[in-house]
Amino acid sequence: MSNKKLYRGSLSTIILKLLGDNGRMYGYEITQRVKELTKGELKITEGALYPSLHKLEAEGHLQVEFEQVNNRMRKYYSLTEDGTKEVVNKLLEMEMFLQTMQGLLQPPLSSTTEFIP
Amino acid sequence: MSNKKLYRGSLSTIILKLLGDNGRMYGYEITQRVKELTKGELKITEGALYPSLHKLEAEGHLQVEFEQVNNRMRKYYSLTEDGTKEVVNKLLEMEMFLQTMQGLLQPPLSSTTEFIP
DNA sequence: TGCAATACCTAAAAACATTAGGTATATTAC
DNA sequence: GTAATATACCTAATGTTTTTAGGTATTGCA
Repeated sequence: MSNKKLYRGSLSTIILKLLGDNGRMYGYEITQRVKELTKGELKITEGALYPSLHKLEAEGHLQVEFEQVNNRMRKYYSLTEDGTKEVVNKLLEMEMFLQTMQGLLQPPLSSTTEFIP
Repeated sequence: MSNKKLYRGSLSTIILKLLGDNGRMYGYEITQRVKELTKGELKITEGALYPSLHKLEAEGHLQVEFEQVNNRMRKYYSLTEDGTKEVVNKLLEMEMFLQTMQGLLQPPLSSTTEFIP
């Protein structure tokens, strides 16, 4: 990911979610889709993406199909049965995290209870 | 942090925000406060906290005061002028991140536009 | 013809957290 | 009274994930 370092740890969740939504995707496609969806906010670097895909595959969450398109090879990834369960876990985990974070970082009471007539 | 690995990268933001809200805190206090505020969801480990505090201090965001309480030393941290600016940046960055993440991971259109009569 | 885009990949380094220790005092429980 | 828990600081080795910085090769556009 090129942007800030906050995205650390969330890459596999993003990959799994996208594959859950789209059925199957190839690596390069994932980088482009994320750029689109986040309006350029988040740019996944290939140095992070490919190792992450390989790890998810090794863990049994993803399966691979090769396809030749325009004389260029594409490696399509899709969720395994196990991967489908993993998406649910990861998304719940992420929701929990986002909530916890919002709770922690929202303005303190002293400033939210101010009365401005 | 004990929980999952999602918190990676957000520790310094949490520290700065807490110090912004509370004026000054010592390390151990920070771990306890975070545990309270997140109802046990997030447990900052000391192995993560202390190096992070030292780094923020080295970067000029925090300043230190020692105090002896009950025969035990406390190292109180507070924001420097520079640190006060940094809190704002970090919080904006984090808000951006949370929004981006929510946008990315919310249910896809195909499932939200379903019509159930 | 040369550069950007598409498409895959890896290895070294950096960043950050976990794990697992260490020191020391105070308080609570048995 | 003594052992465990809480308070309070710290570090070093390890592990995970990301960045940085390359590499290969084809296609399409200027």
